[in-house]
Amino acid sequence: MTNLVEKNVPRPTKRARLTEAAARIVHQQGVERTTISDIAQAADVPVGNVYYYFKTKDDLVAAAVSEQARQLELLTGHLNELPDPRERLKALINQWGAQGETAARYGCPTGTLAAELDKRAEAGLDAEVGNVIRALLDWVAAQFQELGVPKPQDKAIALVGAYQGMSVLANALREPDIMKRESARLIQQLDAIIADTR
Amino acid sequence: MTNLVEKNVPRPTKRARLTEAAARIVHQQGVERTTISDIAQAADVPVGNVYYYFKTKDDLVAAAVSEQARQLELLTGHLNELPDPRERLKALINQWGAQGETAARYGCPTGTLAAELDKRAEAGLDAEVGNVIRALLDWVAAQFQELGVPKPQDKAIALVGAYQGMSVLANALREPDIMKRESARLIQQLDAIIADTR
DNA sequence: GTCTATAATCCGATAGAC
DNA sequence: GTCTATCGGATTATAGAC
Repeated sequence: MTNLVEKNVPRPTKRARLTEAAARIVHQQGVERTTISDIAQAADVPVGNVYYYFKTKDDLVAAAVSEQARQLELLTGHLNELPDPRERLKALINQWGAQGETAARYGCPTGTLAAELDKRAEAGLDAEVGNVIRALLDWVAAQFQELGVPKPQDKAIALVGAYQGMSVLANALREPDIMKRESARLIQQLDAIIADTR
Repeated sequence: MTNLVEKNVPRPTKRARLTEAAARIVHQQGVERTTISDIAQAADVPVGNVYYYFKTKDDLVAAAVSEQARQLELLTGHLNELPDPRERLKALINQWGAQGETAARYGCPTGTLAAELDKRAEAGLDAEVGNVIRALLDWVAAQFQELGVPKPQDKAIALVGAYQGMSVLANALREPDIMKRESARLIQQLDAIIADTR
């Protein structure tokens, strides 16, 4: 992870704009089809100037990954304010259902990025996306743990896996409804699991 | 779909080799990172000669998609020889578990290809991969239907979705075990669904 | 039908003026 | 710090000899 802020030097706005644009455009177009110029345009930064903030294209992709990590932390931080882990999980699933249109068009941001980076021979970036997914899995497992559900980690894999799977199908078939129907089913399944442990 | 075989003209071996190589290399490297030269080398065909068989790179990608459709037909054709739809579904799931190493390294061939093609602006190829996934969904739904399970299409989406999801996770985390554990769980779940309807 | 040489293009990256 | 002009490499595609 790069050191973004030196002592007493305010974080430049352009870097933040480029990071946000990188995450958005890469989600929509994929890593390989996205050019530096695409991201520069979206961030309203002159093309050549990008290299002042990011030495290589891979640095920009790394920024997109860390942006996803940041957004996940924001989400879980928000969910943690709910008192009941059961409500936290339901809110997460509802969030997935609400993102249906985007997922049907471009897939899950993290899942599709991981799929693309994992096809590279060089290691590095793929591991970082893996960590984002692992963070989500760990958070979900912690909720199951708190609920006293047996095998919380396996339950987390099943739940997050179901989300990734419905994203792939909704995307491949271009059917946003799949996200809604499947997330409704996941909530029912969640209730069944919890009822089972009591 | 291109007309591969004209009357009395035997199918050239090179085209078949290129098609197979396209499917394999694209699965491993992704569409964008795969060059014509990569495929030509893998098929042992001189680079410039490729254009005699496929006018553009997209034609080669289309060939990779149709190769996947062909392999799916081979698989379901084989599974259809089993008398019991329950056994057919179990054999399918076991097949998924057996592919664990490959899925952990490169993801599901169809799922990752769909994710990549769906990020393109132009329509065409993405719809064709969508049809491959739809064919799998339809076959699975037909098995559930034959078993008298309620809402067979929803059950098919849940099952195929679970497979896509576990492929994404196994790939992102580089853990082949996920494929084995999850496919074992899916078989248990299948038994529960069938027991439920009797 | 097969293959080589090369044209045309695109894109990541740099040099250097301001 | 900001921006323009441009280089160099990679890759798709074609022209044309065999």
